[in-house]
Amino acid sequence: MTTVEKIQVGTLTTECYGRIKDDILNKRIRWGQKLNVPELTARFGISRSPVVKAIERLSHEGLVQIIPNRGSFVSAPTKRDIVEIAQVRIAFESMACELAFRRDKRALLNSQELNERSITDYERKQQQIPEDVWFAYDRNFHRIFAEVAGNRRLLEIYEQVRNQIELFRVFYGEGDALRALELHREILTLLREDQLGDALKVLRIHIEEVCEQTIDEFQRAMNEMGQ
Amino acid sequence: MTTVEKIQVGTLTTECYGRIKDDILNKRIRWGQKLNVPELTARFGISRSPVVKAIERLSHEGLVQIIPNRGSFVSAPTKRDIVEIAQVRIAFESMACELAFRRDKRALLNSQELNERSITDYERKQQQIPEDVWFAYDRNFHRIFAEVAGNRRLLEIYEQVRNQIELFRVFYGEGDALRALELHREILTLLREDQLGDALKVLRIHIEEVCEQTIDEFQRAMNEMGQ
DNA sequence: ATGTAACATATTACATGCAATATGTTATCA
DNA sequence: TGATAACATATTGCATGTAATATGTTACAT
Repeated sequence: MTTVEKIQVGTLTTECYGRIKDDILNKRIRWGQKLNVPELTARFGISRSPVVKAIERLSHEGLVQIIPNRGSFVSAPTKRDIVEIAQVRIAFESMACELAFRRDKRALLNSQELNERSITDYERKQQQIPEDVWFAYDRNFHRIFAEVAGNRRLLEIYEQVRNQIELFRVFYGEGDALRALELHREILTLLREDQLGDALKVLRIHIEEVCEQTIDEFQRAMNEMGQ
Repeated sequence: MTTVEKIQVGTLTTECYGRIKDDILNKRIRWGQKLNVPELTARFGISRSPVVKAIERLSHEGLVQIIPNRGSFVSAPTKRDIVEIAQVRIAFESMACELAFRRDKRALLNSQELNERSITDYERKQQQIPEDVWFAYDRNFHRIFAEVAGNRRLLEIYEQVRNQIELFRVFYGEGDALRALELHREILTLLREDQLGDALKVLRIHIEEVCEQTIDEFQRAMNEMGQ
C-alpha cells in the first residue's frame, strides 16, 4: 500500500515516446532524420520493444514515417501536407464549433473567455505575448470547440491533427498571432450574437490564413536551407 | 513445430487481423465478447506477438476496445457512437465532396456514374439489389468523394470511419437503400448543375437519415435481445 | 451482512533470440 | 561503361520467457 518507491508514473514506452516526440517538436531531431533503434535503445538503456512501440505510436500520429525495410524517419512535411491538414481542420473544427454552440453556448463562451485571460494581461501591460503562452492559448481556443461539442471522435481527431500542426509550426510571427487573435475574437463575438453561420465563415478564413502564413514561413525556411 | 506451408503471402499479423476483423464484421463474434489471446494463438497455431498486434490494430480502427488489465473486447457500439460517427461523416464527407467537385468535377461525376452501373442493371430488370452489391456500391459512392478530393488524410479518416459504420450496420432494409439511392442521385444531379451548396445540404440530410435509420434498427435489435 | 485479508488468475510491459528478407555496396564480367 | 552477381548490413516478423501488476474470488473476522 505504501507506494513510496514504485512511482512508476508511466511505462518505458510512454517515457520513450514522450522523449522522442519532444525531441522532434523542439527540432532537436531534424526533419527526415532517421530514428536509429539500436542507438536509441543504447541511449535509453532499454530494450527494443518499448522503443519500437514508441516509434509506432509516433508514426500513427504522423510525426514519424516508417519506410518498410528502411527504417523510421522524422516526418518532413511538404506544402501539400500543410494544405491537407488545413482542409481537415476546416472540416472538423467547423463541425465542432457548430455542435458546441448548439449543445451548450454558455459553456462554450465561458471556457473561451477563461482561456483568453491568459493573454489579456499581457495586452493590458502592452507587453508582447510570450511564445509558449500564445501556443497554449491557441491550442486551447481550438480544442475547446471539440471538447464542448461532446463528440469523442472529433476530439481524438483534433488531438492527432494538432501534433502535426506543431510539427511544421516553425513559429508564426507576432503579426500573425495578433491577426489570429483578432479573428478568434470576431468568431466569439459572432457566436455571442447567435450568428453561427458567419462565425463559421470567419473560422474558415482564419484557418486558411494560418495555412497561407505557414506555407510562406515554410518556403522561406526551405530556401534558407537550400542556399 | 513443423511449419510446412511457408507460402506466407502476407504476414501472420495481417492474416490474423483479417480473420478477426472478418469474424467481427460478420457477427461470428458478438459485441462485447472477449478476444482471448491464448485461445486465439492456439486456434491459429501461432505465438502471441502477431495476435496481440492484430488486436492492437483493430483497436485503433475502433472495432475492438482494449480495457487495461481486463483484456480486449469487440466494440459494442452505443447510440452515442452512431450519432458521433454520423457527425464526423457529415463534417468530412462534405469537405471531401466540395474539394472533389472543385478539383475535378468531371472525374468525380465519371467515377460516380461508373459506380452506379453496378446497380442500374438490377433496376432495369426490376430485381432487388443483392445486399453485397448494394454495400459495395454505397461504400464506393462515399469513397469516391474522398478519393477525388486528393487529400490523403481525408481518405484515411474515411477508411477508418467506414469500418465502424460496418460494425453497427446490421443491415438497413430495401426501403432505406432505395431512399439512399434517391438522395445519392439527387446529389449528383445538383453537382452536375453546379449547385454545390444544395448538394452539400442533401448530403447532410442523407447522412442524418441513415443515422436515424441505423438508430431505429439498433434499438429494435437491442429490444429483441432484451426480451 | 460487511469489510478486509489472502490467494489464484490473467494481463502487461519488457527483454531477447533468431531466421527471413530487403537494401546498399562492392566486385566481376561482357 | 553498364549490367549483374556476391556479399555485408539492417530491418522485420515472430516466438518465448519473465516479473510486476491488476482483477476477481474466496475465506475470515467484526
